[in-house]
Amino acid sequence: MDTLRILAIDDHEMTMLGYKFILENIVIEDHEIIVDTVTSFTDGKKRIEESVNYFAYDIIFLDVQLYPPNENQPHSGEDLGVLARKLVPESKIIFMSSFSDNHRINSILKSVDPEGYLVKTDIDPRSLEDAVKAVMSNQPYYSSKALVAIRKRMSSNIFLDENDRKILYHISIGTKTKNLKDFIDLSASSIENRKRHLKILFGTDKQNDLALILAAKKRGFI
Amino acid sequence: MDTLRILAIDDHEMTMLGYKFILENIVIEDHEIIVDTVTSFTDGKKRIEESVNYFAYDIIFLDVQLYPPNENQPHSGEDLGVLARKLVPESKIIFMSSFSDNHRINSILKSVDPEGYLVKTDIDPRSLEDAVKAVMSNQPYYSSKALVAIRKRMSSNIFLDENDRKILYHISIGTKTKNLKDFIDLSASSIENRKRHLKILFGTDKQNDLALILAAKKRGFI
DNA sequence: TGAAATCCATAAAATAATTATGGTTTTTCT
DNA sequence: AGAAAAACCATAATTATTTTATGGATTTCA
Repeated sequence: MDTLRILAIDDHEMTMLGYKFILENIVIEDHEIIVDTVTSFTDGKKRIEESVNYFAYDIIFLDVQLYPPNENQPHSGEDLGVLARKLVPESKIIFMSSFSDNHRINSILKSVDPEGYLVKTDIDPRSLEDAVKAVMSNQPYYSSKALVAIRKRMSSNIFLDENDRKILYHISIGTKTKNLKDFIDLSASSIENRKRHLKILFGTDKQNDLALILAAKKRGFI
Repeated sequence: MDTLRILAIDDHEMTMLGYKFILENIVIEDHEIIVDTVTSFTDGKKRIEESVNYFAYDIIFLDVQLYPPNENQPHSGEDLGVLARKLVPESKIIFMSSFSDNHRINSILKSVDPEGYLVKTDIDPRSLEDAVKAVMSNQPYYSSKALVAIRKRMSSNIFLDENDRKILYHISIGTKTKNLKDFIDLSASSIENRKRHLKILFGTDKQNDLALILAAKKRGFI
């Protein structure tokens, strides 16, 4: 009788309980499943760090957005993912995010390369069980909304470097063009050029920024 | 009682029969499933073209390699896929390939962007049924070996253009460096430069070509 | 309307890629 | 082992691309 140890990190107490209940009731032959739950970034960090000296979790479930108490800007589960990868590479990582934010998914698939990615609206007992069973047999598992985002990216032959992505991201959150140079290590002129170039790439030349952002979103880049 | 029409194109008579049997026995509420099978590139092409004027298939299953009778070089299912996309965009396309040839998968995901991709060793009644049900509810379906290839690509931040890919491909099939210029529209000198550059990208500088190819394969580029 | 922001065109400067050439090292084959 | 072939490396001229600054035209919006 083996033990399957799962760590789940999500800042919503209630959803956490739900996950714990479902996960612990998954039946895997000859396996007992133990789920440790943690509801904050700092606790999660601590648990992961401790696990290095003690035992590596088989699976770590990670919420993408973690609001630390008394602060209003979320700590990112992505950072925890990167940390976990470094400290306990043998643990499988499964991300959960509330919406299918393409930019986030793409970024996490690059920075952490998790074994699983679940968009929360896709999560139900069945998909959780499938995810656990898949990653435990060394297969990746992506929920269907995550797959849609992945498909968009794979079918595109537009390549954007870090600067292009930053430009798109900042425009999408409303940063003004003239302030873009404060976030991106390029001259205002270059940024303009790149913007123009991006509009051509996405087929929205001679149109405004909104059109560009919509096209980029549609193609899964934001 | 609706009808779900499936066209399956595979040049192996026997596997074709197996698919037909399995597919026709899938139970979808209030649906009758009809599977037309075709065992050659030319017949497949004909069927797709005819379907334009008659009715669009709901799903087209496509084998990647189709050996036309009396010829020894295979016609590519990829071409059929591109054709089908153009002629009958409303038909869902599911590819089947015998091995997880990363280069092929990547290429097809770009050129056809199929709703499904199955590596043959992953195929069984269950996965076929899952694939059909997924694509019919507008969700992409990739079998686990296909997902492994996709994951590799998504987690990499190496970008290779067409020439780089051609170079890698030709080296991998044994083309000599000095002959590369016959296949790639670049000077021998540039090809050398790119090769050197590729080796640096893949962390195999100062090593031989085999090391480069292995690294590129490992990362899903070939 | 008038100020702010964006968009556009041009040209110089900087950077990167391509190409040709010639030499060195490694591999291959007999 | 030894010669021929192929692969590898370094250099420099050419070409292409990107960055940057500047100044003016156009759009936005309060």
